[in-house]
Amino acid sequence: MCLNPAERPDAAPRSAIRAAAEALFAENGIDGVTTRTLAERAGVNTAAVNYYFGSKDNLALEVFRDVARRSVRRRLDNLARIEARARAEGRAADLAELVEAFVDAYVNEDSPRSGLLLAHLVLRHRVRPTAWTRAIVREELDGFALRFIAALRRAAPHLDAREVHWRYHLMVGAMIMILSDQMADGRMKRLSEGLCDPADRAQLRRQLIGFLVAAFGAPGNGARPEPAP
Amino acid sequence: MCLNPAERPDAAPRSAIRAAAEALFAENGIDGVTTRTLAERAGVNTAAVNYYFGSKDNLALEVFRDVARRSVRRRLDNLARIEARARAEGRAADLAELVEAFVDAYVNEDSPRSGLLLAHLVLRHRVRPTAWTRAIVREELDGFALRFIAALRRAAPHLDAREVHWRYHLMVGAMIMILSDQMADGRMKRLSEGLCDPADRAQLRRQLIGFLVAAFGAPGNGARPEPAP
DNA sequence: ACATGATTGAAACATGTGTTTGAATCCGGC
DNA sequence: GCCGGATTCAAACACATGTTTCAATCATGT
Repeated sequence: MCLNPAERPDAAPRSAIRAAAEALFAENGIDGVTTRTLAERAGVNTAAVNYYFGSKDNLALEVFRDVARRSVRRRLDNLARIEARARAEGRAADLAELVEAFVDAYVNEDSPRSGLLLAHLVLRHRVRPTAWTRAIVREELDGFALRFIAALRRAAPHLDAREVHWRYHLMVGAMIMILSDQMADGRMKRLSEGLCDPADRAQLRRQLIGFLVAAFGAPGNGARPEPAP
Repeated sequence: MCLNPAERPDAAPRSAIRAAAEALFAENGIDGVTTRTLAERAGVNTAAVNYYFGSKDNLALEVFRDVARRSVRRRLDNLARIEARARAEGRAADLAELVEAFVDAYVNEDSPRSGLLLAHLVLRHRVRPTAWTRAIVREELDGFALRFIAALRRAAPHLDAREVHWRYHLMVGAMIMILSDQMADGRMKRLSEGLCDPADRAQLRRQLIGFLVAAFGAPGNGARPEPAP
């Protein structure tokens, strides 16, 4: 009756597989998860993954596309709220508000996994770009990035377009890497002898925001060549 | 006569393989290179890789350990020079000098590939930590990181140890990610419609340094909880 | 209760890829 | 000139892992 099981989001094994995939991808990365361990964790047969999702790549696409959408949605909401409030007060949104709105989608207590997953997606796309990572980046993330960069430009009139672009990407980089620190071997915690821990969300948030707001506040240097010292 | 070909750094095929590995790893990432394509590029038989290096992992270890050592060496030299000059002038090294010394090892015209390779190593360690990436990070990079953090602490007396640690890792993250942008699909160039290009080393250097120096210059907020808005 | 299509399960299949093999070849020293 | 180890080569091997098969089972509508 139902010809395509891939289009039945209500099927129980289907959501079991998705849940297991989300958990395992966050724990071990995409390449650290085999269809067999995935099926075992979901309590289904190995073939079920392909039966319900077509392929492992397709499953990853679906999981990560969802994560990307949730994150973008949350950041767009934050952005809209901030701009509405600023407009109501007859001013432009300021940098601190914007940076906080951006960071919030990665670092929030509600779904601590989604930040990790999103970070993993972006890193994975850098290390080993594939058709499905590229699709998510272009279809889900690029549009938001441009929208956010436009907001940043209004909030940072001391910078030209070029500089805002650079700093946006530097911001994303700093955030992704600090988030992914805990994915590997917890380098920061180890080097700081326990002083700094990215799993401490409040600390992470405070440090990130302080760092980034100051970085965006730096005066621009235009396209002029580096001045002699 | 020579029992272990793995310890003959002078053998011609050996260095051909190493050179090919360095080039291909920078172009396609470690996982994007098979022993077969590697051997083909080096003009040797497939078995030669294992004959001279034991295993692909061993080859990667050797290549990336070298890259890490070169980079650390260069940064330690920069650091020593800066601190000597500052001492001669009866002052402490300042943040701008230190940041520039750090960035320089990734972004220098002499060996444009080593920055890419180092970035790839770190990213790969985040996405898929393995014994050999961990070995390099711990044995080659951690010591330098602590040394550099100590220098930063002297240059930034307005920050406590915790904040310097955080910012060091945020700095590394921003740099690694901006460098790796060109490895994947050149996202920054695409989104900025050609305005920003990380392959433009002078621009990259200028933007990175401006961003990071300002970020380090931000006042610390201690360990106090976030002040109410 | 039956028929029919959806789902499950164990096993096999396909393939990419690191690695090893064993014979052939090269090369230096006696 | 020949011997022995070092090197090269094509081929085979090993094996992890994504995917497919096909029969067994389940569920549902009549």
